[in-house]
Amino acid sequence: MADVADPHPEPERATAGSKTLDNGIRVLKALAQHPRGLTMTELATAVGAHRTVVYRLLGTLTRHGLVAQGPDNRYQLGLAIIELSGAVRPDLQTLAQAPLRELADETGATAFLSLLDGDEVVSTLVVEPLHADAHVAYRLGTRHPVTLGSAGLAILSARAPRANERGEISLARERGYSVSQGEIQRGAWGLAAPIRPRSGDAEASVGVVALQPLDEVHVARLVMDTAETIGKLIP
Amino acid sequence: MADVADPHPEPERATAGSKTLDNGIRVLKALAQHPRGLTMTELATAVGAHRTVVYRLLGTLTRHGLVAQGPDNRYQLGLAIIELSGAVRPDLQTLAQAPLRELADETGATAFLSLLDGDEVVSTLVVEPLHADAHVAYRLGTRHPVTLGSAGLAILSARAPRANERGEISLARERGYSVSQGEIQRGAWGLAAPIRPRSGDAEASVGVVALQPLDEVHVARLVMDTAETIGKLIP
DNA sequence: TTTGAGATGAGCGATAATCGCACGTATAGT
DNA sequence: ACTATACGTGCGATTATCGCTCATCTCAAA
Repeated sequence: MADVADPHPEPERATAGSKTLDNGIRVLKALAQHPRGLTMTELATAVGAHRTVVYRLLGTLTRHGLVAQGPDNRYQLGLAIIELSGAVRPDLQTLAQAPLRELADETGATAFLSLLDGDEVVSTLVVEPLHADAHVAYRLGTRHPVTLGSAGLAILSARAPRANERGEISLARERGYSVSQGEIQRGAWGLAAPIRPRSGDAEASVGVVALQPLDEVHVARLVMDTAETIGKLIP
Repeated sequence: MADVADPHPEPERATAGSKTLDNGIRVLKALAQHPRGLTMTELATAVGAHRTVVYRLLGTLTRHGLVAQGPDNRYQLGLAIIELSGAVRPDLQTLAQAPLRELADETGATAFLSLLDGDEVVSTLVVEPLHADAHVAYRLGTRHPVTLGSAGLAILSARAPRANERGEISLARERGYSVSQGEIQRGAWGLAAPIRPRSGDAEASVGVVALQPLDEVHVARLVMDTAETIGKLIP
């Protein structure tokens, strides 16, 4: 099994690091990559620890509900994860949901809210359009580099101009939205606009993805309106 | 430590437990209860560990993106949590979203999907109605005992009848839905129906919550239809 | 049914990771 | 400016963890 590409590269100074906790988290991340569940030995090889270690970790994780074993005795992520996720930026989750749904339905495309995390962009909220024949399956929590995809470009366009930035960023800064095609997913078309809260910088963006290019002018207007709506809701 | 001659094999086992991992998880859960963030010393007292211990744990958690510190240096849950939550029953998350949204809009009430976890019920998916003056703020990942609230009663009503079960359960089994009032939240009214997948038992339910009782016959029909729709989507 | 291969759960000693104290520094409040 | 509170980091003693081992269990094939 390929290892998880860790988005948070550890500095060479391994000063503050807890090995046991690290192992436990790697168990969780390994399970996250295999939604159908993993068996004990598969897990052990996946995280590179001996079975007995994983066994004890699973005991603690299970007791906290972060891991549960399905009917086939395979281990999978437990519902306590959802409990935790409900506490991640609850303001955004509640405030942005309704505008995103309207955006998704009006454009007929999958709408999403992306947040900056280090030098990567994470899709924090994804809403698929209700009545659409084929929509893009955009998984919650997807990560890409900021420099790729309309969502990241939109966030970068909200910053002060930099010398060697991509031309798309300058263009997005002028127009107020960014467009990308095939950068994240083959053949996918995306359009996004940065969210500007009343104070500070949210380092966030709203956007839509579709399987084929949409009416850029029309969609851009809707996306920017949604971004403005959400921005006004955020302090 | 003094228990030597144990006449009965102890019912509860403190078998496999990892203290460090346990501390780390308790940090996460403490942060989940304080969405506005916690400072280092607050965290230390919250989990009952010394600051230096929490410090090292936070290092590992931050490196994995599970914890991030806001602009005021307070620690809060990070976006990697959302990454993990996207892998918890992804099938349910994608399949049930659209039906729940229709249910929420048609009834004007908050719609939710609840899953059984041990002897508790967890709200796994919550959708608030788009155009509603006042809706119930139902937090994702909320837990209650199965025996309380319409969602839990609905799940119990899908099981085989038991001798001393609450009358509401028998009633729900006859009617196909359950109603409760004020059991979870003061003054809140809830109606739920069990989800019956094509095979096995999902141990799940769909429901709505409102601040005041709604038209029971009408809403019950909509909720049961939604439960059936979702049930057909699940293998 | 018997047999056997593979996976699982648990006991236990050596070792390495963790704990908790101490000290030096940064920040806020008066 | 000065005090008080909170923060970040070394370091030794101790403890929790690691990884070996063996007994038990599941399931498939003979």
